Amino acid sequence: MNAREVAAVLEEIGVLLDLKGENPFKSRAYAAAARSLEALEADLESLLRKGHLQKLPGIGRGLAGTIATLAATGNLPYLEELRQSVPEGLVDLLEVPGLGPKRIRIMHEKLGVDSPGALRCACKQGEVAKLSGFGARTEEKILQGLAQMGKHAGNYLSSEALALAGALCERVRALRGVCEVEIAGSLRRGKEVVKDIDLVAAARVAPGVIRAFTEFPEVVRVVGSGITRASVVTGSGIAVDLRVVKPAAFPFALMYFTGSAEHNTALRRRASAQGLKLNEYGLFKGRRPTRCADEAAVYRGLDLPFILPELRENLGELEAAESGSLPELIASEDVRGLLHMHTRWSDGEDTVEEMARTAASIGLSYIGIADHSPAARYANGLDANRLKKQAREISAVNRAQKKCRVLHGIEADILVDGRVDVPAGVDLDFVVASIHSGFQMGEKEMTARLVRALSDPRVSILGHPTGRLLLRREAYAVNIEHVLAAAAGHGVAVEINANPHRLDLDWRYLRRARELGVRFVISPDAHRALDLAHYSGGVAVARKGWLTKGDVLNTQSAARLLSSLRRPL
DNA sequence: GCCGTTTTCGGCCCGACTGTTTTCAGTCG
Repeated sequence: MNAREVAAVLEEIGVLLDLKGENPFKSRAYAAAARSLEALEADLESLLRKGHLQKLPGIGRGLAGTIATLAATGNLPYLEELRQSVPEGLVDLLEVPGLGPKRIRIMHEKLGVDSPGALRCACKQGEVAKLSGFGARTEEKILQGLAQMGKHAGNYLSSEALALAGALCERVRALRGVCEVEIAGSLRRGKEVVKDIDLVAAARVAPGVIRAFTEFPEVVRVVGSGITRASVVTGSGIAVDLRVVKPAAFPFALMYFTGSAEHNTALRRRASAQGLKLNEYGLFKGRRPTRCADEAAVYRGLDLPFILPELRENLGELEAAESGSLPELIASEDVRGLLHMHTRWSDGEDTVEEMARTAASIGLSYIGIADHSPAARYANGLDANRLKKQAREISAVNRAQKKCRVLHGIEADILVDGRVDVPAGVDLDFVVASIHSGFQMGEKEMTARLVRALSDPRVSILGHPTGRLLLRREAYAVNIEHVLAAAAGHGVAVEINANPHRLDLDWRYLRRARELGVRFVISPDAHRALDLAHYSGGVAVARKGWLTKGDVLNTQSAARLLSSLRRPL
């Protein structure tokens, strides 16, 4: 097993221990070790060989043994035992809002509840309300939670959430007594996909603000509301949290509610080590609060430079901040061009000319058209004949306008036998080789197919496997490693999909890519010119991934890169 | 189960909110 797979097992053990009602610190230890492994940059195998496993934070003698067993054999008797003793359905119940391991265990022991279905039955029969510590309100909330599980379990695109969050901010700002209001949470951290919206406001008197907020027209349901905080659900289904603090506490609250939880925990630990205490109300030395005008001042108080929200994941940013090596991040305005556009020639919705015009209007100096190859019949893929016609159209667009150079490529399927579906006899600027169904096959077959495909000298960019499956991290994780390794051996670039649905690229992969000398290209996989409006989501991906300004290509260097990647036939 | 320059035992981030209680446990972020 590799580090990520081992981490998943440790994570599962932690959850099972919770459900069994074991020492919560023990389960937390497993979760912490899993996180430590996930953040691992070095190779797990070499770490094991050198016996350096226990140097990782949160991994002691016991877990080092467990990890070694897992890495070597791929299974663990302890895990099997745990799985035997905890019904599978209990894990699903953790998804119900308001239910944690303790209550789930009580309902399992007293009522035999072992799945969401069984829980629904027990609630409807009024059994849950009879349990001590439970009541009618709790039962009702569980039923609501169960209903919501299916309905609003979804994630939301950051672009969607941002629009709503902005509108709500304006409303809050207009309320009496409000001095400041900001978007916090994962949305501020630039995540591509968010589960909810967090807003933080500063006001001298909070209750009036909270009440007004719960009465906004966007609000369809008030989940909870207190003196300083309210949680609501909006018409679009997105949950919104508002916290109101006193003006002096605003920077601390903004920082606290921006998170991530892991970043916060690390900061508080750091504060504690310096004899300070940090919470959402301030930074304290004993009982004395430290004055901070903004977030940067709070970081200064902890002897750190300001850390951009996009980096606050406790994946090495504190260490980077300490050693003065924080990366300079890409902003929207840094992006010069994007590759991999679809047009009406295959399954896109706009013409080449429209794509170019929109791209130019948002300041891009080049785009790459890459419609589907013939094998993608479902998407009206282009054969040699149509590709030649498309080439003439692109030339015409390039002659008619000089603002945005249009490059001509193709998104070619990697076929089951590993051949790349590029029609012969057409001169193309680049080829994106794309795996469309790579998830069902095993690791070995996948690698073989990739290696075969990449030995085709026409391939310049390796596209990511597309589709809903990419949202499942584990499937994606296996693939990105293969993709990088394969790309390294063949001098091709790897595509970073700018469509926020598509990718959750982690900075350690970018580091790995650097080590391997693999270049990335940013690509929106856009089907409509308007989709370009969403490309800030792509930049967010890049930012989270710590792409730096050096990774941005201008038109000349993009063309140079593409031609250098394309070896002579 | 991890961790330690006041500790090898006894801590483990912390505060708000909710619903159940009559002082608190569970959950969430």
